[in-house]
Amino acid sequence: MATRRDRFETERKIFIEHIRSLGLRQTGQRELIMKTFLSTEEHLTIEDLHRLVQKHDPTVGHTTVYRTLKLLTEAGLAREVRFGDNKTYFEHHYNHEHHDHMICTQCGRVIEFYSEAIENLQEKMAEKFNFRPTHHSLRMWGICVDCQAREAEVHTAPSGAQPRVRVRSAIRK
Amino acid sequence: MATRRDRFETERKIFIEHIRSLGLRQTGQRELIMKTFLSTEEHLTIEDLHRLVQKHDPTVGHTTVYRTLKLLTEAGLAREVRFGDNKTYFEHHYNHEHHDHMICTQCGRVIEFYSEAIENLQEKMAEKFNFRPTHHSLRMWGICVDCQAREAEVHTAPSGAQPRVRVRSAIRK
DNA sequence: TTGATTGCAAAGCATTTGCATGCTA
DNA sequence: TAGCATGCAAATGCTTTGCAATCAA
Repeated sequence: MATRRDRFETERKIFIEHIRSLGLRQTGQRELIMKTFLSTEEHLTIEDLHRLVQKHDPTVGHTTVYRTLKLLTEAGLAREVRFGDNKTYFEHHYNHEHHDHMICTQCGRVIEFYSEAIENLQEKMAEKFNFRPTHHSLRMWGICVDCQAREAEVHTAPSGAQPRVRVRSAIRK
Repeated sequence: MATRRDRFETERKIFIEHIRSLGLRQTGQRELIMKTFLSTEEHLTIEDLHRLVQKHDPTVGHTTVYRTLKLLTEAGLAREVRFGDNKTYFEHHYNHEHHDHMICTQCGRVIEFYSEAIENLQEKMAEKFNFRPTHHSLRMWGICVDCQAREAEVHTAPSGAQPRVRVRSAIRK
């Protein structure tokens, strides 16, 4: 059974191999940024990751984070996602099955989902237009369960309503 | 039967009503920008629209185009779309049924499509997570028919291959 | 006349690039 | 030692804002 540690080592090897294959160099900054990225499960912006990285080494600049995230993406370990707030988020990509997103416009929570049936219909649709798809993106915006509950609470008890959940990642304006 | 002119008049009235309801004013610039936008069927960027508007009145600034497009969007006549090239495109929204997009990454052609079945499955998916969706966006990137043909031509007759179609709107880098 | 509108210039943001310095291999 | 990597500052590209002059109602 693959442990968290196994997966990390596998992804680390892929990253190093990617760097080597391009004739580039392993550096402390790249190692730190990769490690930090791989040890999260959130949807992170560059700014988020930069902040996390700086906790371990305040001298790392944002430029390097940008450049390293590009390498991680090329290596197939990261994937760019956009949720409509003009920020680029990054999520894990290696061995993560393809999925789509529901985004709560109230609290920013991101729900990942996958539907074989939708995928199939998309393929069919593409065929209909003789379109050869390479990738796609399906996003739904709306209100998540908890925010619906919160809304209801506000209506019945305006003063004491408290958020019930800690959201995975908020969309910041 | 509704003519093109009828539709224009209807949309014009909606725009004017929207402006009035906010206590704002009708101006020559707003009229011109609205007219120009309504008389296209393309996916336009602000820059595109600004260029078109300036053909009739070179003194109109881009700021006014931004502000007027915002009003048109609020009024329900325009809708923002993004195709992944970091530009905001605008398309007609009033009385245009909801649709999704296939984007050719070769020539930039945009194909609009609609699938009742996909919409239904999305609703079902949302229900499963108790998510209350307000809107969504489905985009597929890939190669369109004509670019597939062009590819084939290049392989068999490298020198004389010519684009066969005029694309609706190219994605500019 | 009042206050919204306009266009310019400048500011904001996220992201990228130029470059001198530092560091890996 | 060669030349890639880094971080800063500056540049970029799109969009928004401040402001004085202009114009609709």
